[in-house]
Amino acid sequence: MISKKAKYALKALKVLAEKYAKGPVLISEIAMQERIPKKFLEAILLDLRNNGVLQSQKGKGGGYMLRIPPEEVSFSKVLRIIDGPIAPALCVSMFFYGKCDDCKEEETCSLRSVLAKWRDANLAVLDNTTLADVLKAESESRMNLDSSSVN
Amino acid sequence: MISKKAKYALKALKVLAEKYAKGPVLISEIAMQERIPKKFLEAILLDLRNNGVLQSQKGKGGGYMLRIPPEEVSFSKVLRIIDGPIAPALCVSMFFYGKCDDCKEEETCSLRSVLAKWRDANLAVLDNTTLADVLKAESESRMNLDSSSVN
DNA sequence: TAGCAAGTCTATAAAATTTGTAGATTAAAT
DNA sequence: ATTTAATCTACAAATTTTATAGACTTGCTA
Repeated sequence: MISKKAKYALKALKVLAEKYAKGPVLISEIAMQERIPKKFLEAILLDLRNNGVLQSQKGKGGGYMLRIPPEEVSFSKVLRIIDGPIAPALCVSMFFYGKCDDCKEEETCSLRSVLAKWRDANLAVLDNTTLADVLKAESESRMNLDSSSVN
Repeated sequence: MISKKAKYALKALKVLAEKYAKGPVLISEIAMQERIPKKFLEAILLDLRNNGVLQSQKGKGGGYMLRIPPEEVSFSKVLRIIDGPIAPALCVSMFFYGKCDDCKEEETCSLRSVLAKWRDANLAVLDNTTLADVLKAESESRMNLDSSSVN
């Protein structure tokens, strides 16, 4: 399970992806539209900005916008920023590696090699899922709505 | 990331898988061997027992043992018992389904369909990874040790 | 049947993490 | 100058995770 924070982040990013290259969007606007506590969202967006995903502009006419195109914002990138490690355990994490305090010898840990396989499978999905996929799903679900309203 | 509890559970199950059909193993023995707080482990094993994975025997000569063969104890089964939902969000969980309180219409949630794909990929791995795979990894790592000690 | 061995149950609590709030501050635009 | 909107600091409530203590039950064996 991802955290609420991560879910909020992905939803906010979806909104910003829809408006990519169309000027800044207000925090309050995103908060309202996606039912996210505004102050909480502030911290999330700031975090994404400090990690190169978003760009911000203060003052009137300001707001937040994507710094990179939607197809380059992978779920793995977002989740690492918001939730930390993606791997099932620190001992098999690529970005947040750390020793498990309960393990003796890491090299021969049979659990570890299985966890590593799991991590790889997971990463294959998350590296290749981006905001562009969310937008595509969005437009597809709208198409379904349209056609069903015709029948 | 899985919880420590889940990691403890998997490690304990590995020990029990090694002794499958060879009589009961003491909680204290597993706790010592895997460096798991004994009282904590007790609760974990009890949980696994109450969910049909383990079998227990009280009194002298007692202990815990697998109720089903290692190749039938999938990671998905264990993780559901110990950590709950495997899906990235409740709204796409198969065993723990629940509505996301922050979502409006679930049917057209573009995030949801992407999360569902993620869940499927994840489940494909976890359903097909069992204690037997851990045992196999164990014996393979021992083989590597043997051959390296020859050189 | 006494006594020991081992799992079971209930209650609690410390620690860590997650989620959320409040208010002052800084930067940009007009 | 004033207004707008993001930024920073601090805190706090709520929840989850991790762990401990001790009494209780069951089964074995002498």
